[in-house]
Amino acid sequence: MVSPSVVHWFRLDLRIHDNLALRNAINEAENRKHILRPIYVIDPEVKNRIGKNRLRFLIQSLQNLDTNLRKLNTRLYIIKGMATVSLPKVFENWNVKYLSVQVDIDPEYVAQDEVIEKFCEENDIFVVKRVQHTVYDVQGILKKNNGSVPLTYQKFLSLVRDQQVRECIELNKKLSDCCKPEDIESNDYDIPSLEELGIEESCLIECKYQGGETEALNRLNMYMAKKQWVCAFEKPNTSPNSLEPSTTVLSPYISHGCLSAKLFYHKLKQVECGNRHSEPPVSLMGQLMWREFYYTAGAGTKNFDKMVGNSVCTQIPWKKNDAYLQAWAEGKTGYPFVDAIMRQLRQEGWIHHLARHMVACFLTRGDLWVSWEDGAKVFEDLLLDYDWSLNAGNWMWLSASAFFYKYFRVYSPVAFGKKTDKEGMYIRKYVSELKKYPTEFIYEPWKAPKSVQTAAGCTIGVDYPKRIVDHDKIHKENMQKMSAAYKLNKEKKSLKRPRSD
DNA sequence: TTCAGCGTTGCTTAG
DNA sequence: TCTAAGCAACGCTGA
Repeated sequence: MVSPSVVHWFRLDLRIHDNLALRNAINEAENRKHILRPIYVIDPEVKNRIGKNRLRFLIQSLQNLDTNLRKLNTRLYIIKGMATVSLPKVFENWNVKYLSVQVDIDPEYVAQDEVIEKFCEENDIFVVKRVQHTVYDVQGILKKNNGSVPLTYQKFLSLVRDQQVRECIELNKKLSDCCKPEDIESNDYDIPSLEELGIEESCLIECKYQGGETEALNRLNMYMAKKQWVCAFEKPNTSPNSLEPSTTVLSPYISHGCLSAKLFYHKLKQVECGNRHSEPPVSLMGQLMWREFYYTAGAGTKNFDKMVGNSVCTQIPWKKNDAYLQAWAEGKTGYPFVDAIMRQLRQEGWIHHLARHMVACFLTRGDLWVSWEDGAKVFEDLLLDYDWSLNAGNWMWLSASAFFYKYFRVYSPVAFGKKTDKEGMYIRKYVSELKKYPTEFIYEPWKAPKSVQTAAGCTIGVDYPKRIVDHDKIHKENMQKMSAAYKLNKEKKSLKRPRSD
């Protein structure tokens, strides 16, 4: 008979620190003298679902997690295959008695949970699920709001104002040898390389953001040491087109769970304490609260990542246009600022929040009239910090489908970038075809006379695309379409509402 | 039921 | 270099 095991299933909690579910598993293994097996499930076809950069970040995070687990006298076991297929077999082989896991609201995990929990119930495996990916228990917040979703940020803040946030959990005690399995050195459970997953590392550009908990904590501590900077932080005053990020880039670490949102919260509280500091929504704490806001909305709304069947989302008749979508996704719209942003995203996996505003507005209500769902899929592929709730929530915001309604405020692909980068240095970096263009034409190269284009070595329509739409004209037409969609939406709503007369 | 007040981050022009 | 007004006028919250 195989010795009984305790499993902690890592998903979006790729860390040792402040991991309540992991601590539960360790305690359980120690108390019962069972074998502890921390696992991560990876589908060999994963490269078809997530982009190369994010996959590299994930593999680095797993490697770091394994290193940190070994310091605790255990390791990470990689299970290959679909979780719903491979886990039942593995649990039988290992004689698993106890499973701990973090609660994740991404539908992908919710669907897996249903299958795995049913299997566990039928096989007398005790399952412990812990809410630890957010600062607050979003279900509790929804309950406090009478089961409905808070539709404004201010409303959300009022709901969490008096909520206590539990302290972080420290985990540094080494595991007893009796919890170690015999096959701890087996290569059968090693982390696959990028090559094994079908990605040639040589086709990726130099890694700008190294994945993993160790890097996450270093980055957090580096920024928290800059107390004045933290206290003065105001998001709208940071630049979307600086050559190096003007914000912390902690997001990929939080989305993968390399960094605990609660740890970030407590560190921020420490830095703010006793000092004059900026406030939400613009402060750093405010940024963390935006994440909580979208998680609450995502948890409380059916079909949150879709337009149809989504109660918070205004129905807008977007048009399918693969040519526009592709030009946008590849950074070939002919608008240098938009293209620079999309190329930075593709190369580096991260762009500034306001840059996301610019390109999301451009794809949807601003210029191309393509559905936010299509844009969200491209972001899912390319962003290191992809997060189900935040991605859908922000796309709805920018397309004025939910949370934000002033559709007549449209970002200009020419004017917006100039505010923080007059010379167009950011464009020169990411749209290198235009790097020799005179500043006068860097945001509007189609206006450059032929002689200037020739002198700069880049002819518009040959070396760099002609702009695919005329922003000045089309954004006004789109505003009319938005107005019509809102009007229709309002009529439908008033029909649904029961009338007293 | 109604309505004033308000909302992280628009652009352009005039002064 | 900064501020304010005009553009045309949204929905949510709470009294």
